[in-house]
Amino acid sequence: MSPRQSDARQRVVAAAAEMLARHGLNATSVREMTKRAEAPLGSIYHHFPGGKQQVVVEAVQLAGARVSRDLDRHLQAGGMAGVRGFLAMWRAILVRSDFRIGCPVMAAVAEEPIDDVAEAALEAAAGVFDDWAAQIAAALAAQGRDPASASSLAILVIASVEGAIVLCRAQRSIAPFDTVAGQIERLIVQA
Amino acid sequence: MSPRQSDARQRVVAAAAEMLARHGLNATSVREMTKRAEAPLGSIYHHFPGGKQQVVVEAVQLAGARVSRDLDRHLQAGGMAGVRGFLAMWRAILVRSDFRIGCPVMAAVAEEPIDDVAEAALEAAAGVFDDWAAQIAAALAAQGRDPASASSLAILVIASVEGAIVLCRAQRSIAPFDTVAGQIERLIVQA
DNA sequence: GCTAGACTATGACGACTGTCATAGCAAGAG
DNA sequence: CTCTTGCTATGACAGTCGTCATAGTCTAGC
Repeated sequence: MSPRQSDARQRVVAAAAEMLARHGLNATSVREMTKRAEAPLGSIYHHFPGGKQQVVVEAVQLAGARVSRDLDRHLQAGGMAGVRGFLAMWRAILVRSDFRIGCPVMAAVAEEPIDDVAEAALEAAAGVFDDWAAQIAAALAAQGRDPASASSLAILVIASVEGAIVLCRAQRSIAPFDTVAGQIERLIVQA
Repeated sequence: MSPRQSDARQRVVAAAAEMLARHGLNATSVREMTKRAEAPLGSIYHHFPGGKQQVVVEAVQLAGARVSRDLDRHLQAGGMAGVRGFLAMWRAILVRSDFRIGCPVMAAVAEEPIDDVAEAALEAAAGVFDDWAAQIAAALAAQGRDPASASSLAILVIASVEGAIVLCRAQRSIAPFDTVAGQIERLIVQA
């Protein structure tokens, strides 16, 4: 069909995800993300008829799917190993970015939907969080833990990791994350 | 000294804090917050020579101090009661705002400091988080818990509450918060 | 080679942003 | 009264925002 499938579209979505994680939703501008993706601004509304809203939603979903894949891989070694992998992944992101990169999914939520953009982003983020929680809960339940407890634990893991990311960015230190990770591990082992 | 001390200044800071919690840092504009505070835009740079940066920093500190006062009040009934009060306060904020209001301090952190505004806000936020953690840790330690464990627990409480706020805003439901709160209570009681 | 359709380059629009200069007010101090 | 001082009203500045229209360039398939 298409004469030439440019990969500019994917690069734009990836750049949007990175900008979300770094600067938040409102500071993620169409102009900036096309510049970073080395994509032409003029063709944005060709690739994304839905405008910024569509790009942001796809960026949140992309980021969510990337984490989901990682999560899936780690969870195959068991629930505990999976959670450990989840923690290690976020730890690496924080440290490597010198505490400048956060969670793109959280960024989409941190701002009340005053316009359609944030509204759609919020919905996408809710779906991503649900996916993560379901994956972790399933792995914990597969190890004999009762489903309700597994689900609660999964939500706690996600919440505390997201919160720890915030604390680390504020203090420019990995200390809060390690503290939280230690408590989480202890809680899961003993439960 | 001053002929008439207007309270417009305080109203602006309060409005800024509310906007931070609702819409995030970048969506908190000087014009909007003066309009909401029913204050004149023209005198903003009279009251706040530091511009938006100064307003935002004061807003973060105001929000932090308000929570600190509440925390202090609840913690006088003991560490456990204090944490419970902390949880109940955030729960009420979420429910009453129909999950539209988050944490202003988190909002200041969610966006990488690309300019001086976010830079200063980040520092202020770090201070607030430190204060909260120190208060909770002190109360837990006063109940005989060893200081290291009390400090770790305090950080976990703050991180998981901030994370739970994010989850609740995404899902427009109080369920994640209650789940997290339940786990936190259990962890503190048994520790 | 030609045409259809995917893509891009350019530039504009109205609205909004933070910031500030200038002028004018109202009220306490002398 | 004058004068100083705290505050306000108005309007402008340069910049960015999301969005889009228009015209042009490319290439796959015939």
